[in-house]
Amino acid sequence: MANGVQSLDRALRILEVLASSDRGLGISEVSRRVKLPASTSHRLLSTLSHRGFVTQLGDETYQLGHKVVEMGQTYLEASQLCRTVRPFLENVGGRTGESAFLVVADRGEAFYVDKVESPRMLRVFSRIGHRAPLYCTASGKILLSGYADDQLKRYLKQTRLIRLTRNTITSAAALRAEVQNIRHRGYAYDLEECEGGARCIAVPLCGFNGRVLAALSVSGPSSRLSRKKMEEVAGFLTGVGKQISAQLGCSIA
Amino acid sequence: MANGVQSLDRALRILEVLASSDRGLGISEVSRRVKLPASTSHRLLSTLSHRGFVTQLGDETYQLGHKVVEMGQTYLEASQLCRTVRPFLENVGGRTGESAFLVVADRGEAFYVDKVESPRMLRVFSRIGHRAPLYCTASGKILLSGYADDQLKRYLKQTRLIRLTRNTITSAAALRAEVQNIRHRGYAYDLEECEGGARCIAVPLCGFNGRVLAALSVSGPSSRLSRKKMEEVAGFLTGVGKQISAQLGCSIA
DNA sequence: AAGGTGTATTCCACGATACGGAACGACTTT
DNA sequence: AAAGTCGTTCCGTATCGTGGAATACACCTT
Repeated sequence: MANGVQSLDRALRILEVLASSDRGLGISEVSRRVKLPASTSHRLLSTLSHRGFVTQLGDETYQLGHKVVEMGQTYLEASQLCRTVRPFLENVGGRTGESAFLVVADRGEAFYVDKVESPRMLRVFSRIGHRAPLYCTASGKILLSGYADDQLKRYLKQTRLIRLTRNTITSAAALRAEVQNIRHRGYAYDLEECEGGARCIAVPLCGFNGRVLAALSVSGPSSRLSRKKMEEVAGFLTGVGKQISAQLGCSIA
Repeated sequence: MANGVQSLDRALRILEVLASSDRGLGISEVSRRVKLPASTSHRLLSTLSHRGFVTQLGDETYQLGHKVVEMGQTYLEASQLCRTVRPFLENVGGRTGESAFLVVADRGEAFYVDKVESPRMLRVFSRIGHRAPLYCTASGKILLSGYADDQLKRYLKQTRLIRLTRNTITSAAALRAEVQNIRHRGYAYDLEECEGGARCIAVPLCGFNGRVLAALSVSGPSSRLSRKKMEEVAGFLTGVGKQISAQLGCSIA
């Protein structure tokens, strides 16, 4: 069996289906989506609900249970990276007045692990747990710059560089050049490459031996982030990034 | 089988074990804790990691995967309650300058669903996904006040009222009286009943037909929350609670 | 270098266990 | 009243998960 234990794999698919729907689903709806007989779904769902991963609302619908929230949050709390970065994140948010994010690479995407939101009315919003492409975000490009050459090559081969705004980098050659550039500059910009009107600055966070573990980024509207302001933030972030890296056991740089 | 599908139940137990440890665990350690042969744990773990619920670090240890964070966050975002309450929560946090929480009852405990943290250095901190007893928190007592009489009776029978501070209510009779009191007063206090130095005010959020769905609370240090200040906050919160309840479809009150 | 431990992982024959069609009861809809 | 939902329960079958044994690797100690 390719995916290991059948019943477990099916149950996880059910969880994903429940997560993908913004309301609760009935058994038959779940069964339809995961392509299983109702009796099988029912059996799996009742096991899931015994353990609190799923809750059964009165009106015959199943929803994700509180357990998944609990586990997700525990995971974040437990994460060494998150614990270390949190106070810096708050500092960066406070000093810049913009939203700040902690981002890691997961399965070829940028994954938002933690955030501090700007207090301003107009602010960049991103959920924790949100995913975004690597090639068009400042954090993503930082993470790409930590890829080894063959890793980057593989990434470029299996990723379509879709145009999201008129500034999105859509050619592999240009992206390769950008990554080169970022590598010796030490920080990355996103100049409305992902979403119109939003700019972003990111720096790498490195662990021992200098491997890139994550990216720290600041995002805000172009109206507040002029080129000059971005340079300022880049300088500030670079310093913070080095401090964090040192705390994470990085002796280089 | 009491707990339904065996393999799934075992896998969920493995997830819980991984969540309960703040570092990654090796296969043999996992096997020891869930009392399963290593080969079985291995099979389940590899299925879990195929679906991203578990990640395998290089050095032979398994950790919860990003999927659980993603799902947990999706759950919160999707939740109707959370979406409705969020803006009010920010408002309450801003107006009072203290931490504000959205809390629901889950399995006889208070479950923290969302929060806004105080900007002050000294502030009440609680994680999203955190659990606390019902009997000694303002939110918890609000949630108890929404229990039907037989539900409350059952709760009192199966819960030990452990003394956490010198103000903790530890007799069933006193708690029953407190709940009665809260029911017609419409808000609850926690006067250092749970943690020394911390006070709290909570109001109920009701859905259609007036059933208590959740509690909205404000927590801060006793030094800033004088009795007079608490009364003020209680008045303010009561109004906000009614607004939210109306939005949640509550026509009563 | 040999012998010990501790890991993680793969294999396989056995039989427990999960499977899914069918049947049920309680609903709406036609 | 009939035909469609829906969720849930039952049960005989064979599939699928099981766990011990074997393997492989890394690390100690002797």
